[in-house]
Amino acid sequence: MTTIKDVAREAGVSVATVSRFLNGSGPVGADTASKIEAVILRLNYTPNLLARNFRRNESHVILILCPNVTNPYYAHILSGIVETFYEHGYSALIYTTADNPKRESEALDMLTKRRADGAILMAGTTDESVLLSFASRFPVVQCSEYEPSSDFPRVSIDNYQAGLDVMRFLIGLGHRRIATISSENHYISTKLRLQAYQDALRENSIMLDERYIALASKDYSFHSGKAKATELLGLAQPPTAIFCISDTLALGAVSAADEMGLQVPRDISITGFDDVEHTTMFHPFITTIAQPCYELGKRSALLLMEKLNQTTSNHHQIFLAHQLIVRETTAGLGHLDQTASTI
Amino acid sequence: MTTIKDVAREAGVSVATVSRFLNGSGPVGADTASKIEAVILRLNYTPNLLARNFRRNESHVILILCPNVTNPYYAHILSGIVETFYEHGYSALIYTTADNPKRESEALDMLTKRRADGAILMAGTTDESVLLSFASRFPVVQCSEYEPSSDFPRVSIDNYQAGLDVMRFLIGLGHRRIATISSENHYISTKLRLQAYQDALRENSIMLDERYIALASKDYSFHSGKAKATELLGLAQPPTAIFCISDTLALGAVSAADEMGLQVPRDISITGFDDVEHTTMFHPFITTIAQPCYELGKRSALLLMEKLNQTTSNHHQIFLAHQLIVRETTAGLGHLDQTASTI
DNA sequence: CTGTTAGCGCGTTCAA
DNA sequence: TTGAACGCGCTAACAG
Repeated sequence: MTTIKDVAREAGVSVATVSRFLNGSGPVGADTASKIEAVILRLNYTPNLLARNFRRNESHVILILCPNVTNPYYAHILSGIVETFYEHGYSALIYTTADNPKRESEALDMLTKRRADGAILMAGTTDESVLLSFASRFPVVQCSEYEPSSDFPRVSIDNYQAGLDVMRFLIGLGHRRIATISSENHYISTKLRLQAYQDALRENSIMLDERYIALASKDYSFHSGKAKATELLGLAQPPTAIFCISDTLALGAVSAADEMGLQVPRDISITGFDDVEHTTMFHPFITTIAQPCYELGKRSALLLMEKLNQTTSNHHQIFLAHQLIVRETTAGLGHLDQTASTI
Repeated sequence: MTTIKDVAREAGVSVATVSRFLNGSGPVGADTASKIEAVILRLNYTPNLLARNFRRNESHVILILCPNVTNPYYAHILSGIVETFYEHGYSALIYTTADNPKRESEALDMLTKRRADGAILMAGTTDESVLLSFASRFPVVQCSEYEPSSDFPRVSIDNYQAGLDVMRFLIGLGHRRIATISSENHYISTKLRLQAYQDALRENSIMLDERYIALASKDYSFHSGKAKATELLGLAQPPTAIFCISDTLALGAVSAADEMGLQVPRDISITGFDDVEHTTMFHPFITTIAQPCYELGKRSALLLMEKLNQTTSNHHQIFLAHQLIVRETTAGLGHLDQTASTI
């Protein structure tokens, strides 16, 4: 391996001068510079990052904690994070945690061990205290999900408002018997969307029916969505609309309706969330809330680098805009009746 | 930051002893050991990996090059890689290359710079010479795609055989006018599947019709699959079966058939590839080749670690088993005619 | 503008 | 079984 010492010797200068040349950290004479440059090219020298990082006590690596890479929602965020870091010369170390607190803290230990300079958390550490212990010592930003009681930097959409948007849209369509397929997980997004569901009902004086609240699996699986929708639709007084908190769940619900001989949206309106799943591959296209996933990742990365470079402790909490996209799985009750009567 | 020196001082021993204790690299007295252990716990000491890696000239980090994290096929492989490395104490550095040679070599430079000890390549570096230059100096394994002219370690399925399996199945069903939706990319998997398509035709004395070979976008997009299928199905003499080299493409083809008023599989048989996309969400469920994605990633990681630990240069080339899964998008020609006549 | 010197935290001689 | 001393490759003081 060629080292800075080899370069210095060959160029007839000191290692300090080569170092200055490499980093632009001090003045270097024009001809000295070109001499060094020539030697570097000839020797094909590359600085040893292991040594440099050690010396500078920084790794230029950031940690990404993600429950699950195969979930397209996370994959898209991840994409935004990774690309942004790449553009800025950072490397991304990825850990999949499967929502396992032990794995989460083991991954976060990479901060303590100095293998990474900062971290982006893409889902909730169940234990708030461990988050706190790391976030107080290292730059950490929470992406998409976050610990509501903390005021650490975070980037997400306004899940409560998005939930309200969906519900008000459904109610505006004339629906009164509205169910929701939420999830067993304890993510803040899940809580806020459920809260919005309840509040929207209340603000419209619609009585909350506990049987209309179904909890699908933690990872929003298609099959659990389908199963829950089947239950909901089998109720003595079934809902006329179902607010699903993910697209996969909505896809499952559409499938359930289909198998029960129900037509969407004529017999049942269904909404999704995220708009990263295959919402527009087959009819009926899913009405959903679009999240700016790539941007969510990008902004998180940008925010983290900001924290990395300046030690100001102004804690940003960024909300990115979501958008209700009305497609083919929702219809007004009035219109529905009309449609039904024409058959 | 507490260092090994602090621990040594507090425990009243030398740093060498602490180091030996930490690494089990030499004898340490029983009571000395317990004394050190106590201090480590009390001081909450963690070895600085920056220093350790520098000293050992290894990073315990491996590089993963992936064209695109949002493609579920890659995401599943990635999952297998990351989890396996995690279990073995390695960290995974991820680079998305977007099939851009410049980005690929920039990522691979992390090897030269010593930020990573080895690499897993998940898609083809267009330039073979750069692959060669890295693979000859560092442990590198190719996963899923590979450079056929090289004999470096790699893990994949037997794409040629898989293609043959699909084609023989289709031909066995009575199909003669079989089209393929391949891709514009230059991946080895694409080449081999196309080769299998042609060879299967030849071995059954079916004339190859160039108009039956369609090239979809590099990334197997749903829309390009749909567009190509629309063209194919609009031919004067349309195919009775379409062999798509990815599930997304097959989904697109099904959608195209649907919009043209054709019924799958009554009017047209369609096959996919990979079985990671949404092949079983909506009817008709896709007949496809299942790839063991997670296992592909896992085996690649295992193989790489093997190279990392022993410097034997036996180059493994591993083929993992694939499986033809017959579902609802394929039917025999005879059966089809029968079905058709009953309408 | 340039060189000398010191040291980051750790692992590894080698001598005791 | 233990400790003193050295150095990995690089950067940052400081002196010239």
